[in-house]
Amino acid sequence: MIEFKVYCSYPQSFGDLFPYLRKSHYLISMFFHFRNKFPRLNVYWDKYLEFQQRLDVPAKTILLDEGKVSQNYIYIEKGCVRSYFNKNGEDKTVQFFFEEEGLSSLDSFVNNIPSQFTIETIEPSVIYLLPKQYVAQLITELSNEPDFTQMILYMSAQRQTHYINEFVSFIRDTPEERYQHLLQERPHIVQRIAQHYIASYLGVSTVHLSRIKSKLAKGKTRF
Amino acid sequence: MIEFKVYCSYPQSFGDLFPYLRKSHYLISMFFHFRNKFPRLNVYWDKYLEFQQRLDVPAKTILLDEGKVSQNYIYIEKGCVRSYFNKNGEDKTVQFFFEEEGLSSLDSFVNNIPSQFTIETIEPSVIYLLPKQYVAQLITELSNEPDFTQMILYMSAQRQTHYINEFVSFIRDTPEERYQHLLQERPHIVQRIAQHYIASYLGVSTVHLSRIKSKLAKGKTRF
DNA sequence: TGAAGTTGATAACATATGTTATCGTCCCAA
DNA sequence: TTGGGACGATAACATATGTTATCAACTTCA
Repeated sequence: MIEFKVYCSYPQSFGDLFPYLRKSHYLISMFFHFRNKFPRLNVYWDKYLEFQQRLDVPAKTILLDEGKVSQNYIYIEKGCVRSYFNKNGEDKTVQFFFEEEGLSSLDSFVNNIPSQFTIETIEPSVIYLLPKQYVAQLITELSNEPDFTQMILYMSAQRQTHYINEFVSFIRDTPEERYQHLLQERPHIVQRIAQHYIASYLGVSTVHLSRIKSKLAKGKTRF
Repeated sequence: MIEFKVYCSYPQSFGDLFPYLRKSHYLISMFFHFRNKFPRLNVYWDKYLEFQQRLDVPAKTILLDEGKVSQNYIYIEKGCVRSYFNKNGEDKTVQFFFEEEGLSSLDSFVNNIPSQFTIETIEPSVIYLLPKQYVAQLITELSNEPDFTQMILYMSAQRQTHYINEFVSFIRDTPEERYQHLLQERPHIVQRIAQHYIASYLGVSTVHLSRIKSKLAKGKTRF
């Protein structure tokens, strides 16, 4: 994919670039995210289990509020979570997360800035929260892992590809096409998630998603 | 920002993850992109100058065709370039690049797969191309640079933030708002680039961009 | 220098999508 | 058990945006 120009000032030396915590958080958030992709790293997970807060919460529980600074990495043991932001009083869903997935509001978590997104459960869920300070410890241990750099690169590349594809899909595809892709590629989302959340994720009103479904249903009916 | 689940199979061992070239290309593409942010690295650039092909080309010269595999890293000495893809016969501009910026169709360059994008000049330009094999050499030398990992992390985080912001902007903002942001934050683009390319970048027709401009002009007029 | 192409504005109309309102179904908690 | 709320379908209308066509100003270049 295409590379983007970065419109930011840049530091004069590398040494100042990554205060310890910043580096740590960025890495660890990737680590947790990919935990299930790299089973060999599960020993680290188990070791830090005791520092995690276990939450057993109902649907619509807010785990991070838009505007607040993210203090925990979030891991989903059971249930389902979405991230969204508010635009003119309306929810815009950015993504869904399910069992065995980790997430954070990355920019907020890494850079200690207010989160652009709210994170909330959309099913009764079991959640683990790992506070930043332990994340920092964990990353220190991880740096001793062989192939650490390669792991990071792999994660970065994967992430970037995912973002780019979401971005391009919004530019390229109509809402109807986006819904069909969702049906084909991630049917578990359509099956499991309430339709108004799907509509919000696709970027259309609930009414319009209803129209799309109705149109597709007609197209399929053959006599 | 939010982290995305990666829907891909995963390798059993790290050792197999990064064939030499893949790793190299990913890194080097970031390196060139950030060259101007890290002047200290310019010695590497100068050293590899001799392996680069210099092109002095007119506007509308295609540097990489959608569907072809990217073979070169592209650096712009003078002029202006855009990346786009074709949807139902229509151009969708993804990004603009200017003097002293480097780019590639990253996914294609790194993974040796067909490019999703076409890259073409939109002004008469002076371009340098660095073939993959030299990119591989360069990255080897770069690995000896102190703070190499931190540099990579910094680049990754910056890139990801940029992609996310572009993505969110499409979800959140109307075309009119997107145009106003462009005017405020990157006015050089609006000044320099023909309006139909801007319209394509904003995701609207040329006619509608004209309407937007006309509406904003009326709003500004005060007697 | 003149003809052809490029760019941008605007009008008229077509289509896509949003908004509001209504209704039926289902589910859960008092 | 039942009543309110959440969810989804649909209709009617409003708005945003696309499409096509036309015209004028401006390049480009033979």
